[in-house]
Amino acid sequence: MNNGDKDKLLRVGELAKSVGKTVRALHLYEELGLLRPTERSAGGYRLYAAASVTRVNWIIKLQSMGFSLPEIQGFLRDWEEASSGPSGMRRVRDVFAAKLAETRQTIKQLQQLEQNLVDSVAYLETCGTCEPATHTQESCGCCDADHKTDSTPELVGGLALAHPHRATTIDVPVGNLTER
Amino acid sequence: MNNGDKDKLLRVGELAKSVGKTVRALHLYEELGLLRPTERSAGGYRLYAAASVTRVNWIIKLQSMGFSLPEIQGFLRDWEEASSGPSGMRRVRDVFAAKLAETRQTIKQLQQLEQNLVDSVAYLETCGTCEPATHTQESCGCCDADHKTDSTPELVGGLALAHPHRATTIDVPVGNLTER
DNA sequence: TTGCTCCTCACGTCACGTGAGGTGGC
DNA sequence: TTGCTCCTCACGTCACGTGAGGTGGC
Repeated sequence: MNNGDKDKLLRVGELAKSVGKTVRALHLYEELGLLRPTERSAGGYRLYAAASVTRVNWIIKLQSMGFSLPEIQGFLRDWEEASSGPSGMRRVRDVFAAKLAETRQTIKQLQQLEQNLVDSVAYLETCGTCEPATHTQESCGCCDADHKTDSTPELVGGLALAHPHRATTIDVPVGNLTER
Repeated sequence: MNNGDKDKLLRVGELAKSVGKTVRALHLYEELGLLRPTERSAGGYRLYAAASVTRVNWIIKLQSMGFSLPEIQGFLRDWEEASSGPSGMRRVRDVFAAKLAETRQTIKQLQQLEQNLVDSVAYLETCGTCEPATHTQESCGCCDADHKTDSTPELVGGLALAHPHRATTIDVPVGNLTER
């Protein structure tokens, strides 16, 4: 059962390379109880079976779904503590269903952002041909060039406000300002 | 110019409430040079003009686009250092165009994930009616129930691997393992 | 012995959260 | 004086990154 083919065990660096994570990340997963080497060599080297690759990829998948590592911990705990297979599966299903709704929300938000960016880029394209090409940024906020659109996109409009918040040149030491 | 209507200035808590950020966050933006109160009261209270609301909302917008606060710093620097309005606009456009491509990538990934979740949830639905309802989780990985699909979804398959990595019960002190 | 990989601390980063202990302002 | 808001440290969180100083293994 636990004899033979030890030559197939991976060292942490090899495991890291094959899943695209750093050694540090794998150490972290171990600290959190998410991953565990099958064995340690005489010198203390971590040695992993091939299944660990699948395991880490599964962790990565959950992370990409927006689960934090502590959440993944709880997820495993839930699963292991479930009284039976079907009841465990129900809990897992609920978590996934919730994440599905969340994901759809996120997609919608990103699509809004996408449109926002498209508009902003289109608006900024028209600045490229602006004459006189040497006019200052301050005048950009309120230019009267034809930008082929009615309203300034929010993302561009914010830039005009950049200045009121800056220091004049260098912070002037307090006092001596009202030199009468 | 800078007289009158002081009663319109906001305290930091009011500003925070109106943009949906915490006071701590606004302090941080100030530390990073992204925000600055118009004035301080005699007692040291930060006082903001109404434009700060627009300003913070703009920061939030950039954050939601995936810019980090240090990136937003650089963004402002770029803009302010640009030799002219049109050249500044060109730089901004390039950054936005890059972010647009990134956003589209992200959307695609999330849509893949969405499909993944839909499949997994559908698969798990079929577990609800599984009989015998008391069988253990270990047998879930390799059950022969009809899940109406050929392959086990990756998100579900990973669960079966949960166990090989767990401690047996309590960590056994080293040695004494090979009791011959 | 050299070179590569590994080991365990332990501090740094990012965008805040969360008190601690003290004070302004009505 | 009470209550609310504010102030400045300063440490905690999350998922690692990045050395420091030391050792295994071929």
